[in-house]
Amino acid sequence: MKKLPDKTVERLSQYRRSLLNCLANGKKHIFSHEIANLHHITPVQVRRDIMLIGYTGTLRKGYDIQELVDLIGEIIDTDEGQNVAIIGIGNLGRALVTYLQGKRSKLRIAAGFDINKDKVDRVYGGVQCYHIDQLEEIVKKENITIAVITTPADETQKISEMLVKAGIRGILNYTPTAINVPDHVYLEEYDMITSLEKVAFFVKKNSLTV
Amino acid sequence: MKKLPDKTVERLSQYRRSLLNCLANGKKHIFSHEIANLHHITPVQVRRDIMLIGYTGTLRKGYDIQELVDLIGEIIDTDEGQNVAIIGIGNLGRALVTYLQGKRSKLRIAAGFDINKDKVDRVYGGVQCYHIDQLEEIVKKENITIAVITTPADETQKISEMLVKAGIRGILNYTPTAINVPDHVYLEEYDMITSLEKVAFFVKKNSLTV
DNA sequence: ATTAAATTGTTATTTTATTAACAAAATTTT
DNA sequence: AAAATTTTGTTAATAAAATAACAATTTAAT
Repeated sequence: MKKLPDKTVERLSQYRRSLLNCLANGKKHIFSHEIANLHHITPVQVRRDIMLIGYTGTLRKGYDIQELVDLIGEIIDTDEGQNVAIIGIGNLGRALVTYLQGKRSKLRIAAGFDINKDKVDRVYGGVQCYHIDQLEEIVKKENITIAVITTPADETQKISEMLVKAGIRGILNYTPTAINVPDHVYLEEYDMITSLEKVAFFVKKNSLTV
Repeated sequence: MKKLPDKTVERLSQYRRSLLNCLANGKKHIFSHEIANLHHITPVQVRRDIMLIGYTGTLRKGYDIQELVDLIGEIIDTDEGQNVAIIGIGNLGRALVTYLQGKRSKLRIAAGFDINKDKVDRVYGGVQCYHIDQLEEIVKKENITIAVITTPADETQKISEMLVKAGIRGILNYTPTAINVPDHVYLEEYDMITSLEKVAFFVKKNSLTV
C-alpha cells in the first residue's frame, strides 16, 4: 500500500466511527455523499480516501459498510491492539478514559501515571493509576506503546524523555509546551488554548467584515 | 492586512505563549531560530509568519519580544476581550477552565452550562454553571460570542442549534459527532479519539518499516 | 580595512491537500 | 429499446502550506 496522507488517516478514523453507528442502526450500504454529509466534507474526498485504501464500492449501491469498517480496521489497527498510557490523571486524563470506554476500540488504556500520592494506586474509570517512577516497569509489563501527556504542569520535556527511555513509540501531547523526541517516536501535539484563540480570531475577523 | 493562513494564526498563538514565557524570564530579544526551536519548526517558517503580520526585527539582534507579543495581541485579540461558554461541565470542560486560568488571556470563560441538576448553580474553578435552558438568556447578558462543546453525549447537533439561535459566533466542538452550522458561525472541530488512532496508525507503520 | 559570519525579509520552488472534471457502468425512466 | 440519471473511480487542475534559495545588511574577526 502506498503511503496514506496524514489527513486521510484522520478521516478514515472518523468515517469508521460513523459507519459503526450506521451498522448499529441496521444500515448495510452507504453512498459517498452520505458519508460526506456526516462529516461535512465533499463526496469526492470520501471517494478519494476510499480509493487510496484500495476498496471499491458497487455502482449505484454504494459501499458495503461492514466491509469498509473491516478494511479501515485492518489499516489502522494492529491485530493484537495497542496499549496506551495516560500521563497525568487530572480532568483531561479522566475525560479521555471516559471517551474511549465502550468504543470497542483496539486501543486499550492500560495504565495511568501521576505524581500525586492521593491518585497513585487508585483506579479511575477502570484504569489503574501508578506513580510516574514505575513508568518503565509498567510500560514493559503491559506492553504499552503509546502515551498521552495530559499534565498541565511544565515538566513536559522531562516526562517525554522518560517516555522515550521506557520504549514508548508514539506520543500525543496535550501540554501547551512542545517537546522534542527522537525520530523513531511519532509525535502529535495539540493545544486547546491555541484552538480556542484560533476560533476567537476568526470570530473577530468575521465581525469586522460583516 | 492580507488574509492570514489558518496555520499561521495557530502558530502566532503558540509563539505568543512562549514569548510571554521568555519575557517572564527577563529575555528581551529573540532570534527566529530560537522561536523555531521552541516549536520544532524551521526558522524560515517563523520569519515568514512574522513577515505576514508586518513586523520586522532588527538584523543580528532578532525580534523585540515585547513588541512582537503586543502585535500578535492586536491581531488575535479584540480590545474588550471575548467571552466564552463551556457547554458540558464534565472532565473536559473543567480541564479547559484550569488550562485557561492564569493565562492572562483576553478570553474569559464567562459561564458553564449543563443539564445535570447537581452541577447547575454551582461554581467550578470560578465559573458559574447554569442549566442549558438558560443559554440564550446568559449568552446575551454576558455577551458571550464563543462556545466550546465538551459534552460526551450525542445531543450535539441539537446543542449547536441552540448555540446558533442564542447568537454564538464561533464554536469549538470536542464531541466525536460533527455538526452543521450556518456560514456566519465559525466552526472548529477536534476529535481526541481520532488523534489517538492517528498516533496508533503511525506507530504501527513505523514498527513495520523498521 | 577586508573578509567572514550571522541574521533578516522575500521571492521562488516543492510538497501536500483539496476540488473539479469526466469516463464507465448500473439502474431507472420514457 | 433508447435515453436519462446516478454513482463510482481516477486523472487533472487548483489551492494551501512548507521549504529552499538568496540578496541585503549588520556585526565580528582577521
